[in-house]
Amino acid sequence: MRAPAARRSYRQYCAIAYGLDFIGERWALLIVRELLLGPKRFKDLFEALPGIASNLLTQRLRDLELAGVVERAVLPPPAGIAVYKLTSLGEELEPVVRAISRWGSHFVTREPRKDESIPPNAYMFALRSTFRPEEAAGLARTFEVQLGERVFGVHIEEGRCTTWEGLPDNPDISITTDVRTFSGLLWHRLKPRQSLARGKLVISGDPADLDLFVRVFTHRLSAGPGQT
Amino acid sequence: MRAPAARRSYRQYCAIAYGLDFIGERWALLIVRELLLGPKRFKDLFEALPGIASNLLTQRLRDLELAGVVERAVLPPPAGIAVYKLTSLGEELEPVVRAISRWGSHFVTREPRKDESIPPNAYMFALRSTFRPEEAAGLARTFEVQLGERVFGVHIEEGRCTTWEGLPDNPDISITTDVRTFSGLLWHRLKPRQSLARGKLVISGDPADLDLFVRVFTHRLSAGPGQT
DNA sequence: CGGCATCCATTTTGATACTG
DNA sequence: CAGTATCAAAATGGATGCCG
Repeated sequence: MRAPAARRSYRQYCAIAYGLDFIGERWALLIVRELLLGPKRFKDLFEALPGIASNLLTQRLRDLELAGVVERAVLPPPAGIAVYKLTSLGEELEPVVRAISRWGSHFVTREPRKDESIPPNAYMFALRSTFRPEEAAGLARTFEVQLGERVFGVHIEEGRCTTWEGLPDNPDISITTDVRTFSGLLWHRLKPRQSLARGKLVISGDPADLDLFVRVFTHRLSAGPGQT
Repeated sequence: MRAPAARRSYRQYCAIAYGLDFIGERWALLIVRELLLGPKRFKDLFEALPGIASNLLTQRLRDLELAGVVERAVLPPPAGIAVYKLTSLGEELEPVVRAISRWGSHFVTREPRKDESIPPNAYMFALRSTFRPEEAAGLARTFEVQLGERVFGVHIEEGRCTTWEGLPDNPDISITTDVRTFSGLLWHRLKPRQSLARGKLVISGDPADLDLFVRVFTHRLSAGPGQT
């Protein structure tokens, strides 16, 4: 951690302005969104953020590193690769990203446009916000979600929900589909049993667990201006 | 409300990216911060945001208006002046601003620098986050806070807190001070009775209500990564 | 004045090419 | 793969001008 990005600070003695000095620059919070699902390599970040220039990604990662939000780490052998991960200060940005996600969901009112990318991580992260503890009361489940090439883990237990990118241990059910279908399920555009029947979605496990997943994670439409 | 600022969108089908398309541009959330305390004229906004160019403020207000976050209004006579105010969609940004404020408070660890402005609205807004309902249980109070030229109202009742810029009705106590002292009180750098004794702060009302104010609104240091 | 619009120097960004 | 280097386009900031 160090003084605000001297490059271009708002120069206001105010927690909001200070925060924005660090994570208000273009792309910064989308990088954080990606890292909230776990450590990522440069390449993964680059591909998850179509439109960013590689030099700009480099610069943002440097800025965030200097800010104490991100750090470089080397995964234990045999992986042994260098990755970027959030520090604990960076993890504390989760409420910020969730609040923006909740507000931004007002604008998710139509099908994706052709020129838009559909970032899987965004959906897996959104699950943390749309999770309804009351629907999952007393239940413990681990889900494996395969979206295209990528695998995610979702675990719910005791009214809590964690999500991450990577293989889960002993999932109760594995759900394989494409991001469009997955997004459709979460936004009420598609129904799980229909998608199953149409082959847009494949599961290994109990279909009732798929229904549970959708029930627990589907978006509340026209949600009020509450917290989170 | 309309499609994301076509000018420069992230083009991701994702609530976070959509949100940032609207309020991720430089200055946008600081404008929202100002308006969260009530309608403001162009001039008030311009003066509250030192460093912004007037044309850029114009453009941001246009963008926010097109986004459905801000609208122009004319105050009822005799004022009859044109102001900018938040729409209900704009009001819903309060959790976003609060989350950033909470995170950014990690960096408020020193005295203000000479080149920093100290925006009164930021502190009055912060009260909404630092408010501790448990300390105010069963109490109802209205405070008038005079910071330099500006007057603010703070009302607490039934575990709720509202703040605004402007004269409150029948305040229980009026607190007059400068922004530095006020900030010092909220951040534990100063004690209310000492500031009173030193003449940095003047009240009309019961000094016990000043103590109450500080107890109810003072910042929790090293707060965990909780919600809000 | 208040509320912008215009002009212009400086930064930032985006796109592409290149390197260890 | 993980970045640098380069360069054109766009955004920003500062000053100044206009107009009721």
